[in-house]
Amino acid sequence: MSEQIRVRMAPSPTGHLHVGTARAALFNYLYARHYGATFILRLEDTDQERSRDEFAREIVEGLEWMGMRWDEGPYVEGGEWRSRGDFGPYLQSQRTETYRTYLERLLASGHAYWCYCTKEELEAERARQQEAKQAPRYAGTCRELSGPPEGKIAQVVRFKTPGGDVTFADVIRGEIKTDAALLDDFAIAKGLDVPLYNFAVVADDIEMQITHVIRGEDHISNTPKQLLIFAALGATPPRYAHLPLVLAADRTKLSKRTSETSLLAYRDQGFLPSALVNFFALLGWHPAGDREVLSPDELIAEFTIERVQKSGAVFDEAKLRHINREHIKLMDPRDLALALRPFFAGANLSDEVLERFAAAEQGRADTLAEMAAGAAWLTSYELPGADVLDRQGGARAHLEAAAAAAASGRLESWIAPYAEEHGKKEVYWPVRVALSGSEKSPDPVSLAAVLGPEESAARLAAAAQKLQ
RNA sequence: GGCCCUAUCGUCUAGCCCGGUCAGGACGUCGCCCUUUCACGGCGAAAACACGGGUUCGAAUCCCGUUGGGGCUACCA
Repeated sequence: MSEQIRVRMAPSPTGHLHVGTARAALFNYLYARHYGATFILRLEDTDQERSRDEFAREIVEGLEWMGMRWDEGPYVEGGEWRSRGDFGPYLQSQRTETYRTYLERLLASGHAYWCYCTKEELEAERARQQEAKQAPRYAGTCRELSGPPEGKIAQVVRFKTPGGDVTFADVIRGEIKTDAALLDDFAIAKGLDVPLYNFAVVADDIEMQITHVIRGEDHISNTPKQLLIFAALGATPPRYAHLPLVLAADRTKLSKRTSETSLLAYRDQGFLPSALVNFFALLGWHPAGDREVLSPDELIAEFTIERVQKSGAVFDEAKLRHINREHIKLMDPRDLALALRPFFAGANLSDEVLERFAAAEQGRADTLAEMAAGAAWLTSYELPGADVLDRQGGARAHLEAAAAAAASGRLESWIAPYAEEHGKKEVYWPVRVALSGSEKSPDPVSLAAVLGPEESAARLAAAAQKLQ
């Protein structure tokens, strides 16, 4: 029997759920579901200063909204934090016991030591090195100390980085080699109960039996440090796969500066979760064939780590919009109506009308918000002026005839032959404009189908009246 | 600066591992068609192997170098 594959997503609740975080989570999710692995969510909230509960909730909300269900980890139910899985707690702030144990082991075995240098001393040293155009690094002052120097108190725990090369086989990039001599004796904790990132990650990946770490390329330089800690702890490290970064249009790392980075902001703009999932998957990965519009299930079936790209991918909103439109087209009108509801918050439309609207408008706009924005004819109709209505002449008679046809629900079968006889432009224009109140709109038959016979006839009759 | 990653149309990419198709698809752009408006849709066009050396009968594919781009360089993650 082969080992159970376990992957994890480990975001830090120090800001809004970033689209880059969501995409990295997605690759873990796709990998997990494709290979039948366990998908774990772990919240890395060791930084007490920056971590906030509201951000943690946003992460959970966003990942759930995207449709990613994690097998283990924290979640929110009825406003309360809950947890599922046997390797918890899954919040690093609740795992201090574990870190303390590992830290003590490292200290006892001589793989780590207390550093008594103050922040000020370190900063001064760094400034001096930079001045001298040297690489800023820790001088190793406290490395061989056996006890605290006179009048000094312990500041941080440092890892005693050994010499030699650290090599690992990245699943996506192949062999990556680092000269450990270039690595500092980096800090791994601010105190026995205050672990720092590189150390906490390793302790947790060991404890949670993580087998594959799939994360952004920006973590490549952390990997050798983590590998060294695994070795010092006598543990077998997981396999690593470093994803290409998501880039802004100027090819720099995606940031608030250059683009909208909040996942939930895209939801609020009317992007479908399935479309975002599809789009994110295409950022650094591509299926074997030419098809690009895929459902989450199809993505899971198609996904393999071998097809993940090595170089960064630019986040192209135009493509996102296109994929969103395609996903809107594919939706069942009933589901679309449900998704549309929040965008018609103040409109007081019945489910029936909204569903007919969804069916008629599918594919005419890129986002749900834009569909709603283009629905003024439904939600805030205003009778157009006579000049707009009667642009081709003779509109009154046509409108009266149309009103009669609409009243008996026969507008659709009536209009084509009637227009054939009286002139297409002369008929279609006033009928459509009267129905929509706008110069730009869907065709009159679609409009009437959504409006229903009663409303259609009323609008048509009122327009005819106006031309009197 | 140092270390690391990376390089096919403007963008996402197929092809590369196992050298030999007019270098394929999609988005975007442009044009034409459809059409009662706006969209949708249909058809078509322009558009790329970063550069320089090798290896080879033959290189986008293999090797070396150059250049470009990016990431990391914390008592953040």
